[in-house]
Amino acid sequence: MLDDRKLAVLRAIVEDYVSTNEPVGSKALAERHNLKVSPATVRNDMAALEEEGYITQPHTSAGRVPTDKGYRLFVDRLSQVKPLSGAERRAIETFLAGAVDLDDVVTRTVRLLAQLTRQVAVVQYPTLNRSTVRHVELVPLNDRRVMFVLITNTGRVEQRVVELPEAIDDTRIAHLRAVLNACLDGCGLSSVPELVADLPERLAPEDRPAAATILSVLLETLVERHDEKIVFAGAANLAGADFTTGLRDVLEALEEQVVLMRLLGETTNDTPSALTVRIGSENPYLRGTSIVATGYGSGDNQLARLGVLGPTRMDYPVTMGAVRAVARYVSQILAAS
Amino acid sequence: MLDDRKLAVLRAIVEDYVSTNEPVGSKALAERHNLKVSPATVRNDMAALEEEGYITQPHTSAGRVPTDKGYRLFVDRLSQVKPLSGAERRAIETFLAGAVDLDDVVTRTVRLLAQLTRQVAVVQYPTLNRSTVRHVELVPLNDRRVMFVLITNTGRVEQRVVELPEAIDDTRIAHLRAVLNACLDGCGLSSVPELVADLPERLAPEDRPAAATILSVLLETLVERHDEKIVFAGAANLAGADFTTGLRDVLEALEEQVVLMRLLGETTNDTPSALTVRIGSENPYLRGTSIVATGYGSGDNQLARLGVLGPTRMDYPVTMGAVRAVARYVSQILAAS
DNA sequence: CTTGGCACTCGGGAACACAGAGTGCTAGAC
DNA sequence: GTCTAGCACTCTGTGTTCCCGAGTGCCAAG
Repeated sequence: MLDDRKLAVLRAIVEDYVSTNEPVGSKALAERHNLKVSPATVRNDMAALEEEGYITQPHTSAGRVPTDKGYRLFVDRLSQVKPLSGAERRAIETFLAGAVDLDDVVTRTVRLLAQLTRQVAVVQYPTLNRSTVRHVELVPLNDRRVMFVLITNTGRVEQRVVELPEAIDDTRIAHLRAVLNACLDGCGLSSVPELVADLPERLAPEDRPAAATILSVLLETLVERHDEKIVFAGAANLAGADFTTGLRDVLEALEEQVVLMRLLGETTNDTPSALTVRIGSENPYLRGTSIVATGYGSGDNQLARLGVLGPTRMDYPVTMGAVRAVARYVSQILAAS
Repeated sequence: MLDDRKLAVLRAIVEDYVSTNEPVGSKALAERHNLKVSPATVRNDMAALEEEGYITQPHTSAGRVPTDKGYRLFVDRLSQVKPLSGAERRAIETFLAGAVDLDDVVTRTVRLLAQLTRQVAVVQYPTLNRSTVRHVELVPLNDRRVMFVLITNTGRVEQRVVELPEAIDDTRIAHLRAVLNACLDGCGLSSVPELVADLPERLAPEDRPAAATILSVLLETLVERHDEKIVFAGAANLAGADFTTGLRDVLEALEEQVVLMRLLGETTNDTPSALTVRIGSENPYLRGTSIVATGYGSGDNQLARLGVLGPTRMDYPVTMGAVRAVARYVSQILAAS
């Protein structure tokens, strides 16, 4: 049904349309790419491609434009991820290397990716899921309040102020801290709930109410912050592009963590480090946009996802190259720290 | 030069233009507001106002539009800050009351303000400047690396990983921690540099290199993070409005911390809790936008600034009311925690 | 299967007219 | 002196028409 030449025509259409943003006609196609056939032949092929739903024409007697299905075929079979230039690689490396803490890594990453792709970049904070507890700290604020700080091996810090049910002095706080650390140090966050389940019973009776309160806050922190935080950058890059769905919708989605999360996609599939590309209507919300995303994290310990969001008419090979490269470098940085 | 009626005309022009987004003519003006004079009289007044530079006409034979100078006069003399409705007040209170930590307070505040004003809201994180040290924590990661955590009385937490020049064991870390805390606990951040100046000399010689490294990171943290962090929300509200300067420029400015900082204005003036309004060309960058901002913080301990950014054609009384109210509630929340 | 030719179809831009809103000015009324 | 009514004038925005050209689909010939 689709011989090699038809595929070549489709590829040419996608490439031309992406670079010119104008429907591409048979004549221009036959000229610019050396297809070695006449425009008429190209027209026949285009008619076939349109029949199959890979391309469409905005109005009669305009050139053709790829459909979502056309982009899909292009991404899956007709294109290769384009590696970055040496200069770009070095720029990434030096830019990310300057980060001082986890927040900084994430902020730099998202900006870098936005600048590199000239699209909107989205980065999910590393989830607590596979992290391990590095340290638990209890800081007495006054006799009824304690600040609870949880530090993980990924450099993430969570803090909460806990209101205690009754006054408690510093030595008992210190005792609690020691017990907590002895119990949790180095343990995976997902195993924390089991580990602390019987903790109050192992304490002196007078410490139990305070311990129970602190533990409930601890568990709450683990649940609530679970892969929730997402940041984006490069919204200015949206200004030029035109979306079928309004610009407003896109901006709203970007500020809605939940939607953004859904868009980035679940990392639970078999090969989380593979590039995911969702094109136009394949997206749950925001039909008019495409998303290129991938998991990142140190080694096989997959932590979270990052990617870019842009118009369906996007340079997929370049974008995929940038996303993949940035994900690798960030993973490297995180593994080192 | 400007009698009462001319001022009333100016006020009417601003109000009408803000609500309709169309140049307002003499006839409509005389009708809608009961000025009790004929359109011809209004026209004479408008001519005078234009002469003085308060209004202008986009083209001959279109209605008049306020100039920046016109808005300025309106804000300064012709309008009153509009208080919020009871329902709005309650909504603010309940929404902010649910915050669990400082991050959460800031995030909720910026979203609330964006929703309330239907503009872009901008909130600066409370500066470390007037905060005091609540606790310093050193967590050994391995024998050459320590995580350094600084907790302030405003609930802010700063952390850094420090590479030590030489291996150091846990007991020495604990000693350093105790010394640091004894030295700094409860002190204002601005006085930290003096307090730690001679600290290494008071330690055992073998601890000095490690201490010096940690202290340099501590000082660096204080300087770098100094009122740097700013967040915004409500970018989607820009989608409708049209700016003289492109939408792209506004979005770029929003992602540029430094520019945003300049726009929010310095809090160093005499009465930081007063509302600041910068209209159009009064802004350092971004000529086409207006900014309504104010300081917030607990009591006379001014912490940082927040505000909204929108088109010059903005409902100033309502916006100012919302900004003022939110600032007050946030201050209250921060004082309580 | 490919190619050249040809009639057909639209979209988009240029030219044009026109209605309507708004103004400035002048002369008269209070 | 101040306000009002009337009037001529000047625009912009819109709707209409027209035409060019790009691009197509189809057909017949190579």
